[in-house]
Amino acid sequence: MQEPTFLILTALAARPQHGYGIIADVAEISSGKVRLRAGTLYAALDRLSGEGLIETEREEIVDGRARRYYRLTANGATRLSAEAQRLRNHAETAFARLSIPPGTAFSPFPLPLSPREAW
Amino acid sequence: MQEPTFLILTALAARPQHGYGIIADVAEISSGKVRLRAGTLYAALDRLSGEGLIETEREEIVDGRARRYYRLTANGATRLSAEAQRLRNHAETAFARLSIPPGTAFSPFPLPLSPREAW
DNA sequence: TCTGTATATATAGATCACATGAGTATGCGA
DNA sequence: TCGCATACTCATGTGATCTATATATACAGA
Repeated sequence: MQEPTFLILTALAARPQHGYGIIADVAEISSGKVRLRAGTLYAALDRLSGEGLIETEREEIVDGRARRYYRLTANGATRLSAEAQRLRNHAETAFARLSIPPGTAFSPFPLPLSPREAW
Repeated sequence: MQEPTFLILTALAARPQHGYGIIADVAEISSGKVRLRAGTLYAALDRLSGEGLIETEREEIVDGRARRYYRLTANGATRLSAEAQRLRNHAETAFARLSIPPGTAFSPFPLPLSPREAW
C-alpha cells in the first residue's frame, strides 16, 4: 500500500468524509507535505470501494453540488491497523540501523542478523 | 519512496552489501514478508545510484561470480532518516485515529482537526 | 465585469516503481 | 545428474499515482 492510499484510509479512520474533505484532511495529517490530486483520490476511492476497505455512507446535495461521503469498513480498519504496524516497524528498524556511529559501517563486529552474515 | 526502496536503504544503513545480500537482509528486516525480486532490486540500485543515495563501494570476484558492494552515501542516510520519520508519523497518526471507539465515528464531538471541520 | 480562488467530482493519458519471468553462470550436496 | 543456492541482467507487464482537463457553483477583489 502506497502513501496516498494509506493517508486516505487514515483520514476516513477519524470519521466519514467526502472527497474534497479527504484532500484537505490528508494535507493536514501530513503537515501539508502530501497534496492529493483529484485524479489520485477518486481513482483510489473507486479501488478501495472495490476492495471493500471503504464504502459510501451517504450523498448530499450542497449548493447544487453532490457530496459523496465515504466511511472506513471493518475490513478497512483492520487493514489500516496492519499497515500502520508495518510502517512503525520499518521506521524503528531504519532508526536503529542509522544510529550505528559513522565510520563503524565497516566494523569488524558485524550486526548479529543471521547466519547469512557469513556470506 | 515505496517500501522496497526504503528497505534497500535500510539494509545498506547497517553496512555495505552486495545485491543478493540485500535481498536476504530485506527478507530478514521484514520478517520474511518482503521478498525482493532480482529485477526490482537491480533496477532500484541503478536508480538510487543515479540519485546519489547509494554508491558502489567495491567489486569482488568470488567463485567466478562478480559481487558488487553498495553503500549508503551521506545523502542517502539523510534521506532514509527523513523517510523513517515520515513513516513513524503516519503510523502514529493512524493508530491515534483508529483508537476512536467503534460507534463513535459519527460522534457529535468531532476531533479538533482544523477550521475545515466546518465543511 | 472580469479574473482568480475555493468548492466538488470525474476522466483520459502519461509516467514510473515494482513485479514477473526468463536467461546466464558457478558450486555444492543428495 | 538433479536441484538448490548464489549472483547478476534484461524484457515485458502491471498498476498506483501524477498531470491535465472538463464541468459546475459561489464569492472576493481588481
